[in-house]
Amino acid sequence: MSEKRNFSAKREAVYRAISTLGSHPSAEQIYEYLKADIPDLSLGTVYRNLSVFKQNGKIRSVGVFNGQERFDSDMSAHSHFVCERCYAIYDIPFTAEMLEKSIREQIEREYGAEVKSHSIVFYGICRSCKKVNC
Amino acid sequence: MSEKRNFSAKREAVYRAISTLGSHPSAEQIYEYLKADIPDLSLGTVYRNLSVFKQNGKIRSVGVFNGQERFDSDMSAHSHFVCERCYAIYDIPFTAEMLEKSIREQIEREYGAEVKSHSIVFYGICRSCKKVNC
DNA sequence: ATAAGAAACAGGAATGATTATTGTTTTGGA
DNA sequence: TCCAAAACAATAATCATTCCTGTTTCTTAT
Repeated sequence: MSEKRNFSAKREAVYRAISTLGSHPSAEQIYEYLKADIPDLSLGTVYRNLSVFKQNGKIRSVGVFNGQERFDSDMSAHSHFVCERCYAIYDIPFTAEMLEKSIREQIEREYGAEVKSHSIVFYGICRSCKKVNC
Repeated sequence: MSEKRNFSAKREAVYRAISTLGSHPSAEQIYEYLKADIPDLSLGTVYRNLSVFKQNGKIRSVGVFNGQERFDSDMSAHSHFVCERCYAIYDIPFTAEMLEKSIREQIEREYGAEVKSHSIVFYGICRSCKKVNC
């Protein structure tokens, strides 16, 4: 009842493309993928809807790699592996609680990848911004 | 002995600026900071040297936030907290091994920040790229 | 059903961070 | 000192993303 409807077919197509593609696509990749079925789709529409979904908490950004922002519709707790060469992004079903024991070895064994480094970033509102209270 | 010398005063200035500033600066911020002392410094020189340092493993990228890449000269294992409002970046002296117990509460208590989410990303070379072996 | 207002859209221009290019200056070794 | 390589300034070019304008589609109340 309290669910707001998505009014637009194109908006829903953008959302579905992310999970269908499953490859943590960029805006451009989503656009290219959908253009086949929706010839009058515009890249601006993809960008606009991506930012709508981000604000809704329906998708999240995995980060910017090789100059392009990459998106994920899977909001469950999981990590990612980013290939530094081809910028493929793989889901890693590890959560923070499971990280303590030899993550690298596990990832390398299960994904055949060579982990060179990892980054842990927290997002939120810092102390000084909380003071401003806008 | 095997240490390669930095041939350029400007190159060294760029490196020192990152640790002096300590705020995980962007290329632009480094440039603005140095321009006072080095009026004939060019932004291109900052970018060029940043990529040299990245390849050398002397600095690392914390990520791209608000469209700008942010850099860190502290190569030791630690995490970061990114303010979603002002894009300040704070060092978090937690490593992966310490993550399992109530990270959020600890960060909130010690930094007065409100942690809304976190992201864990691994970097390396994926299985299919390793096959190509270039 | 339909008119009015709101939301969504396409197309294209604008922005802005980063990268590439070109010609010049500096550097360190022969 | 001289030469080749590295570094540089200045500026043009890229390219992902955002913004703008006018148009279309949707929603709701009449």
